[in-house]
Amino acid sequence: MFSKACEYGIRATIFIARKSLNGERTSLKSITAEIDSPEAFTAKILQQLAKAKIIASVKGPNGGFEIAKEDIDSIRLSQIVNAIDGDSIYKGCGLGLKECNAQKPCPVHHKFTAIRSELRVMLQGTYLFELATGLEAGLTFLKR
Amino acid sequence: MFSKACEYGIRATIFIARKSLNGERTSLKSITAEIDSPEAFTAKILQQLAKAKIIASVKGPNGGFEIAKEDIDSIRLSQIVNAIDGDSIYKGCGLGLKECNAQKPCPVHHKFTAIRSELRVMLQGTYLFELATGLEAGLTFLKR
DNA sequence: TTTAATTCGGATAAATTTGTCCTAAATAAA
DNA sequence: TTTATTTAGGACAAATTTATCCGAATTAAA
Repeated sequence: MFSKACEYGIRATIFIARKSLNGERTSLKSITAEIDSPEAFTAKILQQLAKAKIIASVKGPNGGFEIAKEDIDSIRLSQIVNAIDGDSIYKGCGLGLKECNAQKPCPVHHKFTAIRSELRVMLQGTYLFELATGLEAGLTFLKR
Repeated sequence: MFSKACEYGIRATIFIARKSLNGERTSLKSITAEIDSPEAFTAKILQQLAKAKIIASVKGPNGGFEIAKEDIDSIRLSQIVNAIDGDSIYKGCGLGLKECNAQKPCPVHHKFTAIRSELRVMLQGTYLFELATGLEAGLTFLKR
C-alpha cells in the first residue's frame, strides 16, 4: 500500500512524536534502532519530512529530531504519507489508466472509489497524537 | 495499490473475457492494442495467468487467449490479483512490520484491518462477468 | 578555539520492477 | 510437407526504489 520509504517515515515520525511528548529530542541512531530501519536511508526520509515541516531537525551535539508538542495533536497521518508518497493513493486509477472518472470509468472504478475514499478519510482522520500515545502506553509496537 | 503487472493483467483478462463471451479468441497483439500496454511485458503476465489456469492459451495461427464461457462468471478479481501480486494486499502490515496482529499490533493496525478487509471482500466479491459485460455495454473503458 | 556529535546532501550501488529482444515450440493452413 | 502465425521462455536492458558511503556544514561542549 505504501512505499518502504513511507513505512519508515510513518514509524519514525510516531517515535519522534512519542519522544517529543516527553520533551526529548531523538537522534537518527536511536530512531533507526527503535524502528529497525536502515540508517542512511531513513536519514533521507527524515530530510523529506523536515522539508515538509512535519518534523524539525537540529544539527550538532545533542541534536536530532523533534516535533513541537503543540503540533502533535494536529498532524494527520495523511500529511506524512503525502510528504513521502504524494497523493497517488487517493488519485490515480486502480487499473493504471491515465484518466479515469465517473464519466469515463475503468471497469473497477466504482468499486475502488469507495475503498479509496475510506482510506482517505482514515488517513485524514488519524492524528499523530493518538498513534504516539498508543505507543507510549505499550499498546502498539514499531518493530518485529 | 497493485503492481503495473497486475494492472495490465486485470485489464487484459477483462478484455479476453469480453471477447470470449462473444466466442472469440484474441491474440496478444489485439490485447495490447486494446488495453494500451507493452507487448512483451504483457506476454509474460499472460503466461502467469495461463499457468494459474485463469486464462487458456492456444499457439499457432488463429491462436491466442481465451476463457471458457462457463468460467467467466465464477472467476473473481481476487484470483487475478493473487496470481500476479500474491496475497500481500490482505496479509502484511501497513507499516511493514514482519509480524503484526491484534496481540502485538503496529500503531495503525486496527485502522488498517478494516480497510483491508473491505478491499478483500470487494476483490473476492467482484466477478469477471460483470466487469466484462460492463465493458461490452460501453459503460467502462480499458485505456486512456 | 578546538573537538566531537550530529544532520545535510551528493554520488554511487544494490535490488526490484518494468520492459525488450530473440529464438524455440506448437500448430493451422496452404 | 512446408510455411506462416502465434505463444513460450530465456537472456538481457532500462527505470525505479531501496540502500550505502562519505565529506560538508552546523553547533554544543570541552
